[in-house]
Amino acid sequence: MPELPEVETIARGLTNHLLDKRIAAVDIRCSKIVNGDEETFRRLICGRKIEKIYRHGKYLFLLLSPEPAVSIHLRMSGQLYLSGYESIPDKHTHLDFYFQNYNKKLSYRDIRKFGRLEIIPKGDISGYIRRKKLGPDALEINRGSLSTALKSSKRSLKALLLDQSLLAGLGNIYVDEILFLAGFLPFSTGNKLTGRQIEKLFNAISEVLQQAIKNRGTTLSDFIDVHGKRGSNQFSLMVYGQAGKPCAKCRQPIIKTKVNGRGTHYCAFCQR
DNA sequence: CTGTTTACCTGGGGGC
DNA sequence: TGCCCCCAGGTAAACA
Repeated sequence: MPELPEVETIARGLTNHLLDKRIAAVDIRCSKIVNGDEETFRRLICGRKIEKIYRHGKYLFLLLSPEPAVSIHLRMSGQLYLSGYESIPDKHTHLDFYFQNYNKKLSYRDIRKFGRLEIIPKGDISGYIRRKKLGPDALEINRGSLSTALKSSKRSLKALLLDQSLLAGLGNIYVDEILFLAGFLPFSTGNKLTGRQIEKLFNAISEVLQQAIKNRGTTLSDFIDVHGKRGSNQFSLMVYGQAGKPCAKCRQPIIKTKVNGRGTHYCAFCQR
C-alpha cells in the first residue's frame, strides 16, 4: 500500500520524466476517480505544462503552468506508471495523460478505485492541506512537534503515528516497523514518554522511511514505480507480515494482533 | 470535542 | 471446481 516512501518514489520518478512536458490530452474511463466534473477536469489541464512535482504525506501534487495544480492520492491500490503511447489499458486502468512530443503516456490504475485526482488552484495547496487536516510531513517534522503530537492525548502509539493530522505519511506497514526499531509496544500510550524516548521514536521514523526510500518502496502485492518495477523494501521488514517467524534480533516469534482495528505486528521481547 | 466504527472496493485465500 | 465468507488497508463520514 502506498505510504510516504512509495509516494516519494513515484514523485521522483515522475519528476525525472515529466518535468516541462505539456499535457496534450486526458482519457478518463472511470469518472469517479476524478473529483468533480470530468469535462472540467480535462479542460483545466489540457495544454498546461508540468512545472513541479512533489508530495506532502501521501498526497502527490502536480503543479501546472500557469495554473492549476492536481492533487493525487493513491489510497490503497492506486498506481501511476508510464507506458508506450499505444499500449492497451486493462480494465483497472481508469485514466491516461498524453503529452506533446513524448511517446509515453502516464496511466492511473486502481483495482479498488479508492484513489482520487483533484484540481486545485496552485495558491490554495496550503489551504487544501489544512482542509485535509494534514500535519507536518513525517520526514519534515521536528522533535518538538512530534513530542507535542504524542502527548496530545492518551491514545495508543499505533493510533497516534497513523493519525495524518499529527504527522503525515505513515501507514500501517511503516508504523509497525518504526515501533519495532524504537522498541516500543504499539498499544502503549504516548503521553508519558520521556524526552529520551521521544528522541528514539523520532530517529526511528526517519531511519525507517529513509531506508524504505532507498529501497524504492515496499511491494507486498500492488506497489510499482513509474516504470512498473517493484520496490525491494519488503525484504527489509522486521515485523510487518512476519507473524510467527522468529524476530531477527531475539528469535522470539513475531506476534500479530489488532490495535485500533488495524493488523499490528510486534516482538513482545524487543518492544516494551 | 474526542475517539471509535463503518463504508468504500476488489481480489485473494481458506474452508468445505 | 466453485461458492461463500472474511480479510487487507487510507480516508471520510457517521456514530457514540
